[in-house]
Amino acid sequence: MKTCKSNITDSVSGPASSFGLGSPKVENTAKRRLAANARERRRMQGLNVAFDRLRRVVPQWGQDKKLSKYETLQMALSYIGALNRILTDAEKYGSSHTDWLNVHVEHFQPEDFYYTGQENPQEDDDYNQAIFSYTQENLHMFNELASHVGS
DNA sequence: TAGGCCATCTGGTCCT
DNA sequence: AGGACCAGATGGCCTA
Repeated sequence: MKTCKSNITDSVSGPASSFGLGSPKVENTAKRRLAANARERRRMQGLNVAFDRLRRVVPQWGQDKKLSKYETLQMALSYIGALNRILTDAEKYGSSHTDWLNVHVEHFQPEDFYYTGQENPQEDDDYNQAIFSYTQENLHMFNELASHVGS
């Protein structure tokens, strides 16, 4: 994607460019700015690597389009909540009993899965619906996943 | 073409 | 002092 890459090589605005180069102090300031820019790029790249890892772990619901960062976080939150619920119910039904899993597979509903973390879920309704427009039609994927967990 | 998403730059703040 | 982290601003790419 990125196109601001022309800047990478690197132009520094502010004191250095405004007042011209020459004085050691100005040069030092410019140098530190460039170093800070590079560090920030590396930091953000690290963050993006982490997001990519998370995307690979979180259900994609058959989406060919890559989840945005915000969607990835929301999905991770939902996914953790759903897995947590399965584990909780597993304890309830007893670990040697496999019916607990069937209960989930048969009665699992999108509204059980989707969790926004909002104190007031209404606030995020529009976005929830947007997300669910594809999560609902691919709900069976989660059930398949659940069946693997239980096998 | 507008809107969403993203990478990058930048200055501020906090911490070591 | 210098690094890490953060949020705002900016501008490019992509899609509906």
